[in-house]
Amino acid sequence: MTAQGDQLSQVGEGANRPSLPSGEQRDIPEATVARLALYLRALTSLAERGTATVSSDSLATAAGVNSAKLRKDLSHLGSYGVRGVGYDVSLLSQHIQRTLGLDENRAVALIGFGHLGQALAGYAGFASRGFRIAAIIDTDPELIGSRLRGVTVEHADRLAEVVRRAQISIAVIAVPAAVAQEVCDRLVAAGVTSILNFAPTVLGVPEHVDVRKVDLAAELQILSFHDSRKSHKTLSNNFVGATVDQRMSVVAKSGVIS
Amino acid sequence: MTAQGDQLSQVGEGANRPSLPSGEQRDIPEATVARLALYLRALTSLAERGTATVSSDSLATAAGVNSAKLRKDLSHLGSYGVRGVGYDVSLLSQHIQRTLGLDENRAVALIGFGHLGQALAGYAGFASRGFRIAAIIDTDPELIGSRLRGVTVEHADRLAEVVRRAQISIAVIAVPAAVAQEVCDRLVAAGVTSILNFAPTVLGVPEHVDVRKVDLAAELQILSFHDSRKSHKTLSNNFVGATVDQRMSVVAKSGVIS
DNA sequence: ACGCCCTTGTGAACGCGTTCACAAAATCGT
DNA sequence: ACGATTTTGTGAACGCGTTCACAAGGGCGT
Repeated sequence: MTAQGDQLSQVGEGANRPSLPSGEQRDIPEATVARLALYLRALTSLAERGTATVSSDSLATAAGVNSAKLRKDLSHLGSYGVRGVGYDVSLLSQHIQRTLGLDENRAVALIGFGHLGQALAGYAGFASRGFRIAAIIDTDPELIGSRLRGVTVEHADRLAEVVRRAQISIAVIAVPAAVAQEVCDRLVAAGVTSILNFAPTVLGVPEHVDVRKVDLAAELQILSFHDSRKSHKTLSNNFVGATVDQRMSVVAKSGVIS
Repeated sequence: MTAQGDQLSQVGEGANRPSLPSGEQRDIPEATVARLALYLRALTSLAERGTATVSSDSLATAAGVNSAKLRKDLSHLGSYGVRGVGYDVSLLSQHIQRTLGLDENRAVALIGFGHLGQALAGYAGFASRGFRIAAIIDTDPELIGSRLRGVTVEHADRLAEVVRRAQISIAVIAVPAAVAQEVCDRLVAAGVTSILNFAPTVLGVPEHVDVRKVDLAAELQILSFHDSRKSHKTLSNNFVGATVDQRMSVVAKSGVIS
């Protein structure tokens, strides 16, 4: 199986936009967008190691996908690879970053500063990947006023004000399920248009707002499903586990990624 | 909207759970499995509210999918709905739980007890949904020996021993990326066959092991992609004050959902 | 009993995404 | 200069999953 994150999230738009906005980039398939992040990480890792060019094949293994898929994905963004050689690591990396809109150093609001919120805030890949936590909100008096890397934790009452002033359009919800919808409504009212939701709830939002959710219980349950089936089988026929991609990665790569 | 999962599954033959007399749930599409968790949550919520039966239509809205999809999903597990009436809430709920293997109260190992690990451990939906944290592992001397709901935090050196003794087959990796592969290898060696990985790394595993990953940076980047495109299209209208219609739809939906 | 109305279950069409397989570039060695 | 070699980019086939639309089934009122 695959493995890697899946998710399909829903982008909430109802009416699609057949008409290209003011666009330069043509439509990139959703599945491809979801993988660009993986490629980007692999590329960053390669760059740190001083690699200048990389073939679709080795980049693919590093990212845990197969090479045909990788090439097709890159072709969607009008990639510039060189036949017989491969891709220029830093060039491709920049290209992907631009495509994902990461060159704008986007401001993100973090709502909920409990364990999960703090874990997210401390997540290294945050700042290093084009995101900046511009606001932190909670309701706990113990937390309010504390600072994290220059950002002060504000009370939920000031949510709208803070979000508006910092021109934040992306928010991460890391609050208990019971208050998630309320928080969401306030964020939307304050102008947030993209939400990453960690609370186990289906959020209702207007159609111009995008919600992606990360559902821990669901992930575990999916694992559980496969696991419970595995236990009824003999060792000789379990292909139930890893994907082809992963099998390849086992051979070629453990340790390569960092 | 949503899309989720990729994952190619292929469950080999269909010997089912021996304990089930009539169960012939074989070949459940991966996409369906991923949604069962959502249905289960919605059903639980309905049950708490005392609802006895529910139509595919309202269950679908509660879970955030459309009703045709829901019905097809349920049909894959040989569901027992009643035409003209709907589904029996508690019956369906039990059926899904069995299908996901949640009736076995599965033991899970949590590796890494930093902020993320603690957030996961404190996650309510954990115990309440068929999972039991049977072991917690870390390397920080400050943490080792502390207890959480009867489980003592053990040092990583004892990982194999602890995992083997508790017969754990599912583990959650919540450690820094740099050590994730090593932890993974040890888990596999100790007999773990299903892993939920929060570290931003591609894990190499043998083919009989299933890995799912939750990639925070990737999620944000996907949001960023859509968000950056939206801003081009909406330059002219600032939704800092969403229209009344939009707000109302928020209100209306939120009432329906939980 | 009977017919109306409601809701499920599903065959069929459709669309998206993955995989295959190969022709088109580009480099390198001789 | 040129052929051998490598690796990209992509048209085409395929397969999975979603959506549509409707027949089949079941309850309920009369």
